[in-house]
Amino acid sequence: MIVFFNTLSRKKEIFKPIEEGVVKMYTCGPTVYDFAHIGNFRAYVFEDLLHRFLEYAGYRVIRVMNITDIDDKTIAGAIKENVPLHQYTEKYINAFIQDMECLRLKKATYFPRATQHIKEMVSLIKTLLLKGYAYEKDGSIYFRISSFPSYGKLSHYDFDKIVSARTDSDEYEKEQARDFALWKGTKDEPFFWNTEIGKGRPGWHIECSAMSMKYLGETFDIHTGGVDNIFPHHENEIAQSEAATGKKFVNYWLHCAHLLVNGEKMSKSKGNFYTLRDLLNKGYDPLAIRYLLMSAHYRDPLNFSEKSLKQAENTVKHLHAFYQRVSFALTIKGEPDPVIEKSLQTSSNEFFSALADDLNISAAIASIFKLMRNINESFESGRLTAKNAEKILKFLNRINEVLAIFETSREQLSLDIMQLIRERERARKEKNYQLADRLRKEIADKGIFLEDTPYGTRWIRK
RNA sequence: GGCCAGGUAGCCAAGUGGUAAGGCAACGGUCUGCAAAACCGUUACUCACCGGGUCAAAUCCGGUCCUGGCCUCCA
Repeated sequence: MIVFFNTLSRKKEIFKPIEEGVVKMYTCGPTVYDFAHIGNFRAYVFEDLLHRFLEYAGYRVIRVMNITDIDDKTIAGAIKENVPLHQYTEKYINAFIQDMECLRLKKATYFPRATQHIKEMVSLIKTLLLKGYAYEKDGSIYFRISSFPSYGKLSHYDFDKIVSARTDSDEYEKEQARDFALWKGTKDEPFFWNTEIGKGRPGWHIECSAMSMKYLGETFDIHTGGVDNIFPHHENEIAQSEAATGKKFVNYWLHCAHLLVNGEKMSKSKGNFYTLRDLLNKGYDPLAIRYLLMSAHYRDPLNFSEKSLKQAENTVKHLHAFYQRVSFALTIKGEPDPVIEKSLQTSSNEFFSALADDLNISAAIASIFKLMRNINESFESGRLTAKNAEKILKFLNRINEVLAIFETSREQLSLDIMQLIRERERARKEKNYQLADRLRKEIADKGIFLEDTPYGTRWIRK
């Protein structure tokens, strides 16, 4: 049984997809006007964990991640650089894909771009106009919130009580201040589409409704994003989608908390952000970044610091060394240690049930560390054999499908390094430690660290 | 003003009625030619604060304080 905390009900609910064995999921993606910062990536890592866990649980996941390539900021950027919009956004789309790979974020099934779905948006807006949920004013089209009584059900805002903290200084004409733009009529802006509903460009929210419905249907299982998307973005999506179809839009809404830096939200507007590239340039391990972003529960705020990133680096290093140590045990003959068999089973159960409880990653990871301890003990006391190691590796590979923090590729060393290791082995046997240490240093300079164990010398990259 | 999170060891972080998981760091020990890793041991009589109730609370109830977020740019 899997439970998720649903923003809609503010409760943990048992997860049951519409179609058995299949999960249809929409994950809010980037607006490609700049490099994504690691605050953004916290959300993407959370979505990745969700995606991977659902597959681990046996579901086929059909996932959409939208690319917002038309909005005020992308337009401003393109104008500033005096290039076509698509040329401006292409750079950041490519960077985003690269960053995703770097953090081992699984690809969505579809990455639809807003600019390539104008037709679908126009059609949706036409439906809303036809049904009386939208109105046109001065070439722009707005959603009439007063026509949708359940507006506010996601954010749980009571609009009668809310005194807006901001004064409205909107350049567009609206019946009511809270009505939002479906279509922004264009007067002399450079980027626009000529459509049946006029000359202009889409509002921000409509793309997600149009594209999710196109790829996932009018009602689908999961929709995710950061908490700052709850209002207005997701609230508006619900309004326009449900108004248009008359059906429930999404069954489970999952939102992740913000990444903080020095106790404050990390955001572009505050300037207190790190991009992934910033951190990589400082020499940090991308897997440590992934681990750090993933290691706190998604609904809790996570305070980012380079200190915690260094801690994460050490943790990841240990995990990595552990994985290699187990690989090394594949050569040890003998009967399997029954303690390990049992420990694997326990760990496997704990891992799954932890994640099944609204992605309790801390408990899931703790179960892995407990297993590690047992295995190390077994290895230390000489009870661990290849028969255990095979099963352990199989298990680690399996959970790595969810966590993606182990480096599982069996790297082959180059022949010259192998040769150096052999030479050092010979020197050690001859008790020529000076030469042995010099060779170890030489090998270390090539990025390979050597460990001497009772079973022989083994190596670890880095 | 309305709404939502959170406050657990030096740091990160689980646990939401049965007597404080896990990680990082630190210190002591074992092993080792050295190194590293690993292993063993130590590190919260206590969970922001106050009060209540319970055989029993970090966990429930009432109140207070602090931090962050949302209230039409935002993951």
